Amino acid sequence: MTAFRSDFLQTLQARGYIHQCTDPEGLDALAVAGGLTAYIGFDATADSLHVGHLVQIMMLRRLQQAGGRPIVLMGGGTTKIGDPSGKDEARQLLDEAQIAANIAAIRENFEGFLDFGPDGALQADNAAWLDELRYIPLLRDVGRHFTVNRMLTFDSVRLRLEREQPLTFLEFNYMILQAYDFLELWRRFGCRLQMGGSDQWGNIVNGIELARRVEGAELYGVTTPLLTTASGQKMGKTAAGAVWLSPARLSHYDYYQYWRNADDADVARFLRLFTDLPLDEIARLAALAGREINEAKKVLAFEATKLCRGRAAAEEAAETARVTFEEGAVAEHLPTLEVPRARFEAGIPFYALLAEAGLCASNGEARRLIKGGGGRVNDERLEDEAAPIGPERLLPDGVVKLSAGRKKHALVKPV
RNA sequence: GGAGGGGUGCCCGAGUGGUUAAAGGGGGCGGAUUGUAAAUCCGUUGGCUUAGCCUACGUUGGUUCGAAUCCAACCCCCUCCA
Repeated sequence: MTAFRSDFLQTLQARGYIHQCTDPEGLDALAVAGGLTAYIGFDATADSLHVGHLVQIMMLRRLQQAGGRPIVLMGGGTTKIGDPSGKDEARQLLDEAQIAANIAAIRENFEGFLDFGPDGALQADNAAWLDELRYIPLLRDVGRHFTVNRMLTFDSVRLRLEREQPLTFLEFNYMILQAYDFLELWRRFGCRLQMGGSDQWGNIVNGIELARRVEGAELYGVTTPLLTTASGQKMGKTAAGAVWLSPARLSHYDYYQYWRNADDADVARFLRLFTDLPLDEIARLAALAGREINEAKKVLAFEATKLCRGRAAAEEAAETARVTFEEGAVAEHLPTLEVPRARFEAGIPFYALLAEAGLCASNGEARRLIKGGGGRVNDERLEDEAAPIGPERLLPDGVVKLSAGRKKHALVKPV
């Protein structure tokens, strides 16, 4: 492996961000010279990014820390096409209003990670140039540089064709537009580097080629490895769904708990990728064995939450987890279900309350949970599934604590 | 266009007229153990107003007391031939 000279690439390599890199020596030289501008594109398919996007976001952060300028490219234009990479079917297309709302919401996700101040990170939206492209000029200027023969060899297209899944002409154009993005960002901002997940390699290389042919520009690409957890799950996905960065989608506490519950085997790697802690500190934490490694997990959870949600949120989540798990007490910031007082006073069946509080997906699941001995009220096992929960269960601080198993807790509060 | 095979629960996959909400595995959830980890063992795993009812085996219709299972048409997928 190449020994990099630039802080930026050294850091990326040492912390495990690099999967593939075009012309590492050339890029390293460029990074040493300073003022490197790089971009990563994000689809606007939802109103929040999730932990699966975090490696990319962290790379932009590393770039900024190393003195470079990150560009967050929102795919306001490309989202109207839909990236076929890694998919067997075209995505449902979103309308413009939806996309605009998503972009505005996603912007919030970056606040903790990047500084958008003067001379700081930039945000761009490829709709700015893609929307107004004219077909014939585009074909003549850009289309002539793409042979269909070659386009057919890219994984995003090839895999779909091999499986004889339909690939629409609309989707087939995606790679051209993404390549055009890179060219346009080079023209507008002098952007020299595109980063992305390993599935973006083909799209990135296309952009580099296009810029070389059209402008004679020397551009670079870096991809990250596909991250999975030690248990083989895709990073950022749990059975319950995506781990969202947006607090509107996932509470601070749940975000913290996602990291807190990391596999032992993942802790060191996650600390390197998702926190700013220095490597020697991480090495120290990673050396903790047995139950000691819980300390490292707390640090991971705290640091990761701090970046995404802010210090206050991280402290609150850490305290909530500490009181809940280490003291076994009632922590005030647990997710709370508010119930109208009149209804509460009449008593609500235990199973129904578990479901309403979001601890179980349905009444049936709640009943099974209780039958299996996993339902608790105020930390005491309650095996009567229909037991009415009412005022007599209230704790001194005016709430009832419900638990589903040992890890899921919620409060019920009459209002 | 012709010949054959197939579409089953979150996923894979058995099931060819009734005791099938559907074997088995994976995954999920819970319990035991533990360190809020992993591994292991046990239980559980469609919904609901739960001794009952509703929905479910590609779609629609039919045969039958009764169908995931039989018939017809349609849609989609796979293999071979043209």
